[in-house]
Amino acid sequence: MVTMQDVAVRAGVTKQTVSNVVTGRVAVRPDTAARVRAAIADLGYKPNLVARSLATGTTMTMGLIVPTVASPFYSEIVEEVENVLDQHGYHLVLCTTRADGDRAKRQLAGLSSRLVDALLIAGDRDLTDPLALLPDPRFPIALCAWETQIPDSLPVVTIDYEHAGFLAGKHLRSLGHKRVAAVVELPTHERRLTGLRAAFARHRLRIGDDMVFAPTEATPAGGFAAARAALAADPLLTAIFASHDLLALGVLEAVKESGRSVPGDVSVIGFDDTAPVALTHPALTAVAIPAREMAQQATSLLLRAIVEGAPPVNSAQLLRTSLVIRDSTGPARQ
Amino acid sequence: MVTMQDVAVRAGVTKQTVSNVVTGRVAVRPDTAARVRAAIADLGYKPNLVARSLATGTTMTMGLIVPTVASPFYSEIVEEVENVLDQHGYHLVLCTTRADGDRAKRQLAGLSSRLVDALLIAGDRDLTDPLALLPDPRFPIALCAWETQIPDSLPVVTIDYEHAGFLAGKHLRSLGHKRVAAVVELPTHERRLTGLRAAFARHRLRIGDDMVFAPTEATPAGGFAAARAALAADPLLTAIFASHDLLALGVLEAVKESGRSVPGDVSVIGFDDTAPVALTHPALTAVAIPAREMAQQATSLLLRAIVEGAPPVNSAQLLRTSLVIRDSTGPARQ
DNA sequence: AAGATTCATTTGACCGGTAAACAAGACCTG
DNA sequence: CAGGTCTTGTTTACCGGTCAAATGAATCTT
Repeated sequence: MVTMQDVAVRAGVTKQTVSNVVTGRVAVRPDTAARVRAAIADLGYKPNLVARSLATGTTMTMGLIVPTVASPFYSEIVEEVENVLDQHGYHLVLCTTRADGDRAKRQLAGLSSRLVDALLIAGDRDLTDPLALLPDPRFPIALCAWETQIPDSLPVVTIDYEHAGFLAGKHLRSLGHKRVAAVVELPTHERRLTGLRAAFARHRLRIGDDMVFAPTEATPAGGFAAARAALAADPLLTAIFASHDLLALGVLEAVKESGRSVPGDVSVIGFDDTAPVALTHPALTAVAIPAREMAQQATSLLLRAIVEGAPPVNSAQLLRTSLVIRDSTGPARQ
Repeated sequence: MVTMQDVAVRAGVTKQTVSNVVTGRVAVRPDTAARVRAAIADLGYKPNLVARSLATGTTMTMGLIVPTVASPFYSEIVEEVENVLDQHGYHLVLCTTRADGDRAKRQLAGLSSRLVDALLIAGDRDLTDPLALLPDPRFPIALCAWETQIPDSLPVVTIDYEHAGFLAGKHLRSLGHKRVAAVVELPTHERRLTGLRAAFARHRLRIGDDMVFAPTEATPAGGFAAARAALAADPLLTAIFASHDLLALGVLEAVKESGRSVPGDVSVIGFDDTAPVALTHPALTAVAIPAREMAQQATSLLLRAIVEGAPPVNSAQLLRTSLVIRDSTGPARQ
């Protein structure tokens, strides 16, 4: 590996002068700079980022922890984070936890050892406890798309999940639905369910626990099986709420497979509004979660915290959610 | 930040002894080790990985460059790479290029500056040129899911894309299809098309350029539009080949929207066989690409190269592809 | 009991940069 | 022309670890 010293010798200057040319932090006389640049080109010198990191105490790298990237929701978040980082010359260290608490803990420990300048944790309940283990309170961390109780002392960019669930319920209620089932990943999506129930409670309607179905896996297949169980439990139900899009895809199929039409016989409403759901048949109505926006804001927040040297302000920032009404919901069959 | 020196003072030993305890490389007397460990716990010491990297010349980090993560194919690759890395205590630096050559070049430059110990590049044609710029020929790089001409001098784990396309064509031919259209992302998926055509050529059938439709975007929406165009161009076609799953999803919808049935009127065959396509209606027949396996092998290959200190052997490793026949293909309508 | 081994710890150099204080000459300025 | 300011580049120290060789004490030989 060719080092700065090699370049310096070749250009007949000191290491430091080379450093000045490379970083541009200190002025260097044009002809000297040219000599140095020539030497750099000749030798094919590339600064060693690790050495620079050690000297400056900053790695130009941010860590991101997500439960998985194999879901449209989180892959959108990853993309957006990487986008923002790239614009600022930062690199991304990605960790996925796969609903494995130990793994999550390990990741956290690894990243906090000054390998990254900041850490963004997206929607992973497994990490609530380990967060307390963090040695340095000044280390910038932020949470994104956080759903369960928000640890105070950490900034969060998320939405009001309960309200989002409420929006879904309100929509179904306004269409006259009374007998509905909910396919909900529990306990992760508890709040979405609470919101849904609240909307029905306003009209003195209850969604009993017997009409809540937890899928065995967070995939369309899981949603499919859960919806089938729901239809068996109450053949007369007129709507099914799915606590996230992937489940909704399966629900849609299960309803159709049972010979019922969507939305004629049964309305289906999803949650997240990721890209693929606009293309189902019928197109899925869903509560839209601004995933990219959340990711972008959380990332910017951390970048700001890094340059300012201060830990990010401990604030919860709630983004707006909205309902995207497409073709999978309609008036309740009488 | 508490350093090794701080721990050393507290435990009444030298920095080096602390290092020995932490790394376990050199034996330390049990009671001293205990004292050191106590000091570590008291002070909450965490080794500075950057400093360690500088000293050892190894970062325990691997770079991965993919075109995007917002596609089931690449997100599977990312997941699998991260899996393998995690098992070996490595971290993942993720870069996405978004079909942006400049960005790709920038990423490559950044990563090659000793920030990562090895680099895995998955299916990105934009990076063929910049690869030549790499300063150190001993730097471990491998390609994965590489489709276009394979740069010699670099190890590759991929499949025979032409053969995979051939499998699709053979299947359609065996079902009696003669008039077919291809929805192909070009020039990226040129080889898949070549293989498809080869299968038809065996029976003296040609798929003319007028029956090849390039989508404007690599999404279901793109596939939808392209398939619609195909059906307009030849209303009597009996099968459509899609060069990747996302397109196939759109193709499926377009065919159904036109009032035709799948596979009764038109067969649809996809490419990649990512998780979501097993759940379409009808379930999609597709050429299966072993994405996870490719990722796993390529990653292992690089990890081996790192520990052996030698650049990975320059070998092209071709994994087997297979056809997964589901319900979207059937005998050609007469 | 003196020399040879072993084990545990320490010493000093080094990884490849950056930061800040410092020196030397050119340029003002009164 | 003495003294101060600007430029430009050099010196010295440091970031926080690891490595290999050196030291010292304890144990084993014979």
